[in-house]
Amino acid sequence: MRYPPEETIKRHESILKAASQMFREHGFDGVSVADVMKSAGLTHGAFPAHFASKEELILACVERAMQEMLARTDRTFNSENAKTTFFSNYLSTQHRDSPQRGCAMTTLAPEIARKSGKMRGIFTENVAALIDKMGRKFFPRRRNSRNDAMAALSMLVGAITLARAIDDETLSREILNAARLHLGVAPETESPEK
Amino acid sequence: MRYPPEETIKRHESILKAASQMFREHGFDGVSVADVMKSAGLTHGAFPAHFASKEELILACVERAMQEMLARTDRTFNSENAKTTFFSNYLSTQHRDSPQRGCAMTTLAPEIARKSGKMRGIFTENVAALIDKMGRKFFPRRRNSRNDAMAALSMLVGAITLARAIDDETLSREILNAARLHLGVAPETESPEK
DNA sequence: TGTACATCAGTGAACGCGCGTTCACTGATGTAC
DNA sequence: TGTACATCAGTGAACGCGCGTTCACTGATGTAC
Repeated sequence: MRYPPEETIKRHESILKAASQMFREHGFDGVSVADVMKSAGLTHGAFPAHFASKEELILACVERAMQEMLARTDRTFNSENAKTTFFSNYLSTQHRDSPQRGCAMTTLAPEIARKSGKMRGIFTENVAALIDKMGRKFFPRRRNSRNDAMAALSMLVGAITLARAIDDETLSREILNAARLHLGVAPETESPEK
Repeated sequence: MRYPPEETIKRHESILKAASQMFREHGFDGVSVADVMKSAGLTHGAFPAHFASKEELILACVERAMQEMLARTDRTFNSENAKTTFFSNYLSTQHRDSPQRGCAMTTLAPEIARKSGKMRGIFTENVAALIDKMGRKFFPRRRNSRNDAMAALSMLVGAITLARAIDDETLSREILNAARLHLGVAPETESPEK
């Protein structure tokens, strides 16, 4: 039957949100369209009314997740605090343990690298924007702030990637703290304030 | 029919080699058992004679690829050269463009993070060994050489991950060169000597 | 050294299963007059 | 304002397809005597 348009928009939103989280947690191939629709409280048959294909859904999710990421660099205004806060949040055990709410670059970049044109284009645009923003906000006084931003971003992505794959809590924390140290952020305390 | 044992060993080896390369290029889900067997010059029906399951094959591939990685740190003896050579090779466009022969951490870590116990255990052991080796060989005079090794490894993995997913050759090279700069390696020349 | 039999890596057909996608159908909402 | 009809997001069954795995069968190799 037909539904009021605001209901439809709301459901479209909740499909996108569920998919965005599930893809980050389980990868593109680890989540079926039926899984996503079920998680959004619907059946798989309603899917084509919202997205043309799974590929289109993935595209929308990557774009959304990357823009969430960009938005996070705006949380704090003071330049020095902004950097420390951003790096500290990124290199936290909380971020490591919550891929579904975390950075899409870490969880999905290798899969995106294997996808074709359009997907990589959207990813590229957003990474470029993030590097620009990080350079301007986090390293405003440096000669080549872009270089600093790119090196820092690489370390963030690599550290979380390794920390997540590793099975040893001590080594995993050591890696996060090594990256924190090199980026000028204090080590994470054993029991965070919460 | 039955085959001479040395033939069987040779074929087992070529299955493993083909799989190891294909998984790195296309991911675990992007390669079927039939694909691997075909690439090794056999039909899929012969698979169970070599590996109990696809999961077991993946396990063997991860172990093999990680140990290749470890072996690469041994190529040069002089400590300073070893570090520069290793970092330079890792952060090269050649490595970026050859995932099938490259570092398994970059291509497979996010997928490994989603796998269960045994797989992550093997990965962890090998990453730990790599960090130890890098610390001892590459940063022998530093106070906390483990930290340096972990931070450097994070940057290597993150830089290649991003450089591969990005669709823009200029930005991709910029990222590799930013990481090179921060690790004390000269930028890659436009047209390498070959 | 021969002979009879067991072994086992191959082949190719077949298995069940989950996937993305399609489709006939439903019925409240929106639109035309 | 009412009435007739079009619209379209839902449901659940069904589609073809590729996957990992299994299996009857083959025949050269290895083993027992």
